[in-house]
Amino acid sequence: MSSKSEKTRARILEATLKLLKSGQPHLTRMADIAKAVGISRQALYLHYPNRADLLVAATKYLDEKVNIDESLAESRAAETGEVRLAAFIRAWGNHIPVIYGVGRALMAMSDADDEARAAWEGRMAAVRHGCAAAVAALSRDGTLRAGLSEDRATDLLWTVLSVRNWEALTQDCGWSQEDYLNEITRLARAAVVAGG
Amino acid sequence: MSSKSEKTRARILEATLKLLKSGQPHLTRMADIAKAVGISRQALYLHYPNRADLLVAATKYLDEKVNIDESLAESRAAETGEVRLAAFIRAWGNHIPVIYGVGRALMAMSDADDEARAAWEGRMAAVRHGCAAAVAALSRDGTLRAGLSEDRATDLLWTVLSVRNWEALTQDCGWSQEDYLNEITRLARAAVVAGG
DNA sequence: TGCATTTCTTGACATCATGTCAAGTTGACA
DNA sequence: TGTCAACTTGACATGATGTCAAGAAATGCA
Repeated sequence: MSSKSEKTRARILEATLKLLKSGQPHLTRMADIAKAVGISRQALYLHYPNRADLLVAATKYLDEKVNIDESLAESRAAETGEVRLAAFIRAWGNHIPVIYGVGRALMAMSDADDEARAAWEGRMAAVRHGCAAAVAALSRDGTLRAGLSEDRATDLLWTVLSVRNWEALTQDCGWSQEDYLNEITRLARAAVVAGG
Repeated sequence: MSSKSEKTRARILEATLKLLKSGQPHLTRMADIAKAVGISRQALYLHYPNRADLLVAATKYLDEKVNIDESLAESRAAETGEVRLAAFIRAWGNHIPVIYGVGRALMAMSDADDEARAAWEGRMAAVRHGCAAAVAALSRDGTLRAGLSEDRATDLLWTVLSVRNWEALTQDCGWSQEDYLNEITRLARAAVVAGG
């Protein structure tokens, strides 16, 4: 049903992501997006009831496009906890720059908008899930750092792998993605792996 | 000159800090602050031209009140780099909850307001300075992690000690301040200290 | 005490982004 | 040719920031 509507929605989401990728989130207003798509501002509201919904939809759209699950397959297939951790960090770490634009916008909205916050927290909960799985694998192998509960280790790993830390190192400090991955892997290992 | 004005300014800053400490930053509107002080919203603008200026003034006021320099004295007096690092982390780590309210507000404004961003970045630059000093002390002692330049080490330490990481662990994960300090110290050492 | 200056109040108004509402247009398709 | 979905135009409400003008009240000084 409504194939024209579907096409327009895709155009809206593409334009939204494009704007978010190259620009300040607060400069991606509803009017800016509409202009980029080539429709009226009001037409946007025919497809998405508000900005938060639009951003959330853009996030989901991006997920489907880049297929984060596929990137995580290697991580899940790993035999040892340490390999799983390394693969997870690499997959997630390389996913961050892809979602950074829309993530930044959602984070900025989170203070004021419950829906936006829920959406972003949901995504972060998924990352936490990945962290927990890696930690569980380490624990199973007996390579989890001594004196660290699985919950604590998950908290720590999740914090180390946060988008904010990626932002600090690559955006604020100017590190390359490769440098980020190497150092953050090292740091994550030091945080949760026995003798890491 | 104008002692009444001075007193009102102090009342404004006290009220601002109080509101920011216990509440969402975006719920600390100019009208909210005015109400808390017991003056009209417009009177606020007689003292501070805009919200960013007010928040910056509140930050400076807080600095004077808690005297962060004093807390850092122990760090500066340390003989070895490792002791200096530990003292710095403890001093700064305990300062974070104090400035968190106003920091959150400034961070939230940073996306849209240049002045707010400059103010927050300035404060973060000061922290970076402290990180750099600790790293320099380590380097002098020969206890800086092998293969890490001082700049790189400073970047890494600064990132580990970010307000966002404190927020993640204590606010999102529910860690106690003591747990935060212990783990973050451990993590920071692992990041920049040789054999740490 | 009286006068001037500073401080504050009230109320109206401009701006900017989000979001709503209503009425009309366009284009595809049956 | 008529219907329906998608879109347009334009007006309007809301909520926050910030401005402006005119007047009241407190303060300080002579």
